[in-house]
Amino acid sequence: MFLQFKEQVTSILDNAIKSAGFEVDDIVLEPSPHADIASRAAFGLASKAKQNPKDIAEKIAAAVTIPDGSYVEKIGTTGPYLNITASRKYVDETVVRIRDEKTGFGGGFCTGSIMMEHTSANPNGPLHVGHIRNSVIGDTLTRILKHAGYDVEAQYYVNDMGRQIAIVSWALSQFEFDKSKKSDHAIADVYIKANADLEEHPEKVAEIDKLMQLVESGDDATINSFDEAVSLAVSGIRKTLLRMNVIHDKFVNESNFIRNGAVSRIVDEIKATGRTEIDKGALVVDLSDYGFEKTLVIQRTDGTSLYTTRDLAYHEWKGEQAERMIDVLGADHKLISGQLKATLNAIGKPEPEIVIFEFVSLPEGSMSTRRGKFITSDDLFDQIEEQAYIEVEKRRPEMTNEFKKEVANVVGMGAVRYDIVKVSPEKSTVFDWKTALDFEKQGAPFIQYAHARACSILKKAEDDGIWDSDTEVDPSVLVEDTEVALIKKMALFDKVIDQSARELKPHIFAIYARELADAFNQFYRFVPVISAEEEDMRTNRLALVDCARIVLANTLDTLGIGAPEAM
RNA sequence: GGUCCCGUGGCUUAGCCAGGAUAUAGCAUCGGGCUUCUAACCCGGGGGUCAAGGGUUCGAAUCCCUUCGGGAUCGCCA
Repeated sequence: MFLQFKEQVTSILDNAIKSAGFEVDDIVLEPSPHADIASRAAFGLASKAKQNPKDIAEKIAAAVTIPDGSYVEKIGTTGPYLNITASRKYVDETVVRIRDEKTGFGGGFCTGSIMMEHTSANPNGPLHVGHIRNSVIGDTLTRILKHAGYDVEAQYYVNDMGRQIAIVSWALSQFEFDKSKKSDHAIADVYIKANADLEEHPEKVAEIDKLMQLVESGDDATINSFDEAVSLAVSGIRKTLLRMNVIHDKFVNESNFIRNGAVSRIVDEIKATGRTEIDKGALVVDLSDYGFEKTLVIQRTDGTSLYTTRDLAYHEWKGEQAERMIDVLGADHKLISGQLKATLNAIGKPEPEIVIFEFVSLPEGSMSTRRGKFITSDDLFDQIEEQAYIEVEKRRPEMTNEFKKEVANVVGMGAVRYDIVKVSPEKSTVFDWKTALDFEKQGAPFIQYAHARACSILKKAEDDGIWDSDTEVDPSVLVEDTEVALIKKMALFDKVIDQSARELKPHIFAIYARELADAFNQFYRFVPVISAEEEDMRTNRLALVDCARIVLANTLDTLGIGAPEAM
């Protein structure tokens, strides 16, 4: 809705600038606390026209012609700023469209296909609290892009043949696997033991090297033992992801690209560019013209491939299937992903767009699966749900145990996701239990509570026989400040989807979610709905509550957070 | 040592890419509000040299340089 408003503003201002005798440049529309949208076009025009920006703004405002039926009410000035106010029609139509379009409101304006890759943690243990930053960012982005209209396929790239997996496979033959534990946790146990053992007895490393050569040459027994190790870890990881409501359409195994010959084909393609040479027995690529001083190794001395080599083949394959590729990766992948892009570019293949997030560390240092220094996501989820249960117990002691458990689950998982997604990915963070388990006031529960309130009002109205969602309404009677503010906030939905999809920044959307809930809560406190004096007013306010319910549910769904009807 | 990211009230954080109107919120703190649709809420107060220094500009949290602090990374791990 806001996108259409913005388009109209652009066209009106373009015309006004022209008829005021200036040359149209960038009209620089920006949000403003003083208007529905503001332009500081006058600043830019001032230097060119050698006039005072304030005079320019006034001349432009005087030249404004607003067509009938516009979403624009008026364009005024405050000093050099052009302040644009939306019309009543804009407000009314927002209500009508939300009721018509429901979950489709504010979306579907983009087209194209995207391959999204996220999480892709090594199957050598459970997801820890750092990995899920990747999952939450990736899954939220997927949801945002889908809402914008893109056809998105989310993939988990499974490293089923790296050195770590060779160690896991070897570990399973050396140490006892605890079947009573969740499989990914039990895998981590033997993996940690194996690493300690290898450190103590370096001569055993040769056994790992041997396994890697066997798997790459296609030895069935070795491949099967790798598969077994990987599937134990992956099945546990999938349970964790499911619990967070993170959805992958496909799990793609790295080994596919060895077995179908794609890796050796791409190595040949790279060789054909004349960029490769043998350096100390390894095959390396020269990417100095892309700004990389050091060469990139794509084949070990023993002829086996590396992660990067397989990743090149994977990206070549993805690039054939979709118009865009997006990878969500940790900060440790900055350099390697740049080299990957350069290499793909050098052989004339499409490159992925990379979303980097900074690390989550522990107070005592960075996390490491190998050394057993990590906090598992499963532990975090268990504890937060326990904490959430206590909160529900406090507030709704009269409800059934089943209700409390359900709410604790939806509130707990929502809190985890929201806490992660609300922070811009370039901030590195330190995990600590105290803040992780603290239900921050304006976090997920705040947004979920707003939704539950809306549902509760509608339910009561339905029970009282005063509300039917098919009722025709006339939103023009909704004139209270908090009502208009709420409607205008809902109208921004498309703009926020558009911006976060364009910039690949899910935190922008998370912040909007909080503001939307805030606008609803203020309306709720200030304006009576069911107890409104006139019937007409009551009906229209109920319609507004219904709109808020729809947009809040939409917003929560886009964040991958449950929208409880009661809590 | 080179490269990249971050540094905003006691704590967490938006804004920075596309420089402009009193720097955004939350937590904590102080005060007010439930006989009225769920108070996981609402209203108000106090609290900021936007790490430091320099530069560009009519104008810098935002752009450039230097320094300091934290994180990441620098070929046969991923």
